[in-house]
Amino acid sequence: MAARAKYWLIKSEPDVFSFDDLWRAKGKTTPWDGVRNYQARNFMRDGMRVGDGILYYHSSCKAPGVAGIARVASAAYPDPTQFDSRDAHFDAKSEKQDPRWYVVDVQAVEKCPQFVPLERLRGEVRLGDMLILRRGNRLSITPVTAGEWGLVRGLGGL
DNA sequence: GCCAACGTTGGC
DNA sequence: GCCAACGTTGGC
Repeated sequence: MAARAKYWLIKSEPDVFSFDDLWRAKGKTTPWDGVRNYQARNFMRDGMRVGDGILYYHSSCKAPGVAGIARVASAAYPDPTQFDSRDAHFDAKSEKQDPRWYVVDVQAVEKCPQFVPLERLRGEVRLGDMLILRRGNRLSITPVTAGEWGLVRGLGGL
């Protein structure tokens, strides 16, 4: 049986919520809400454990890349936004007794002294298998191997 | 703004 | 269960 992933990469649009936004909340935790993809949900609900490492990646922006390190700060719990009809992530088909969507809380740990641009990730041969680098990948949460974790941290100056 | 890739929806 | 249509993502 494959070992459980202990490292993850999460994507965020920095215009919406950047690593610096998370960094400023240091000490506090932030619910990673609004995820509406079943595969990503399964990673949160069934894979993530408190203390797991997170590469915080900026996507859909001028400078895509890894900006910092975060950690999983809670077990998965039902995403409250799915039940809020005024919220953009409201899901009328989700029932409280059987919630469809989950969140985990995340917390900033380290800011990369050097931002790691996507281009730099692509330039590293040993990161060739990283899911984020695969053509057409759109998953907002992906598992990362221990090797990839160490390499990316190194590229970020950590 | 473009467009390829992908997930979801809904008709049948 | 199939699959075309549609909406979204995300790099460029």
